[in-house]
Amino acid sequence: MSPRPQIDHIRRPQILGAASEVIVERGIAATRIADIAERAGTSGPALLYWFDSKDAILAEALSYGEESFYEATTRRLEQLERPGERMRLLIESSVDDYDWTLWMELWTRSLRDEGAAAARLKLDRRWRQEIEREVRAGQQAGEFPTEDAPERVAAIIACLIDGLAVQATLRDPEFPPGRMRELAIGITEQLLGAPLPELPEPSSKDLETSNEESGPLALAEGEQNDRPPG
Amino acid sequence: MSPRPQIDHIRRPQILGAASEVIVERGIAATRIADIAERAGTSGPALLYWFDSKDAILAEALSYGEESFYEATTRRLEQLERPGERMRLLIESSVDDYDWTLWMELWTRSLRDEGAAAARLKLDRRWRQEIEREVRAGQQAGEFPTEDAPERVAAIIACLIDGLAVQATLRDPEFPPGRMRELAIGITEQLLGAPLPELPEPSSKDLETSNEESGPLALAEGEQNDRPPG
DNA sequence: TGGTAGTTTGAACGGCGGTTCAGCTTTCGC
DNA sequence: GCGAAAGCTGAACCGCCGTTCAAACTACCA
Repeated sequence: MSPRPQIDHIRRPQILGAASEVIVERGIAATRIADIAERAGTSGPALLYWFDSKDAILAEALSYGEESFYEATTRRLEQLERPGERMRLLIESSVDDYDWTLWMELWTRSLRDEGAAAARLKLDRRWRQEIEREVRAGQQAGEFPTEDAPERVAAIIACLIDGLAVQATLRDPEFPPGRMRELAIGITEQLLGAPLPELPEPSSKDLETSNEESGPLALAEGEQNDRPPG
Repeated sequence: MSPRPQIDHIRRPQILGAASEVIVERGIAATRIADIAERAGTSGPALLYWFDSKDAILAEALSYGEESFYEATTRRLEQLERPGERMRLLIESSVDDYDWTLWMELWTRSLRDEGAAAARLKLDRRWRQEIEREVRAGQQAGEFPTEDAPERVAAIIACLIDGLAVQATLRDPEFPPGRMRELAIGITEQLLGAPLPELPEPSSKDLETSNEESGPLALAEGEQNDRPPG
């Protein structure tokens, strides 16, 4: 039908990736179409060929990074069995491997933008349920002595991490790197009533795929992916 | 010296108040000089007579609201004796009487603006130390059984409140009004090892002054304060 | 080779909004 | 009153940036 293979499944993620990078650097308010275009290696109007407007790009870019992070974490989660380990992975990945800048921009935009609010709600709820599931599993397996409602424990942990992340992201000197992790793990253990086991070293098999997911915002630069799949 | 009494101590707070109101409504990114001017009852260039630039207004406005809130809370704090009561007041006022919108805007701006970052740091630290002081006092008075470091407990409480506030401010259906309060109080009691006593009814004397502080962002509208103090 | 649809570009448009400026009004000291 | 400084205003200026548009380019197919 089309004399040339369509490449929207290539271009659109490229643009969204470039956009989320620029947003992290400049902030959503200061992000210009020209910035995204430069980062993506094209120019202004090309972006508007793929998206209806600048606003549309920003809206999608905001949750694009979160999705990648969620998928990467979920994949690592599958390799762990015990609720304690899985819980530690959830906490440590959000502390160590995640750039909260984009998330904070999403918060602020959600104050007035319904679309952003809906996206945030969905992402946040999914994350909280991930935690809740582990709490429940740990309780049923007898690993976590707490008798608190899993839903309550999950809410507290999730909110605490959010709050800690703000301080850490804003470089509060009272929250140097490592303190966030220590506090998050510490409180979680206190809430659950049991220590969280250290994570096993990632196997070499895991490292093989790690270059395609080195951080949620990592993107192929330039044109290296820019050809039809055939 | 001056043929007419200078009124900068009147005008500047008026403008800053108007600015913070507009910021709450429209967000810092969408706030225009004309909006602030309209709210303050003047017009564009008048603002630039009192401030160097739009950016200068926004910068000051961001912490203006926080300062008012802090002062109001400090005043109420003086009327309470027991650390448990004082702690409850700290938590409840930040949950019930505070509009976190401005604070979230300050976070986002602090990501790239050094001035905002410094202001935020100062305000946040002051707040955390307020909590820490009560924790310590309660421990020494034997009211709080916990043996955790006050500084640690304070950090956790402050961060948790931040995180809860985000959910509540963004109208997360899982955090309806009241749940944030219940969780914040609950966790604090859990951390301290003792229940926080209910606050006594505010005396009628307190209510007398309440119209000048009905919320941290409340401002005299129109010109009612617009005359020299003499 | 020429046609076609997909994709990109340079240039130009147009509105929004911060800032400037030249005067006007107001208030007060003399 | 009168002059001077403080405070304010309307109008104009001007740069920035999102968007549009017509034309070019590219890859594929007949």
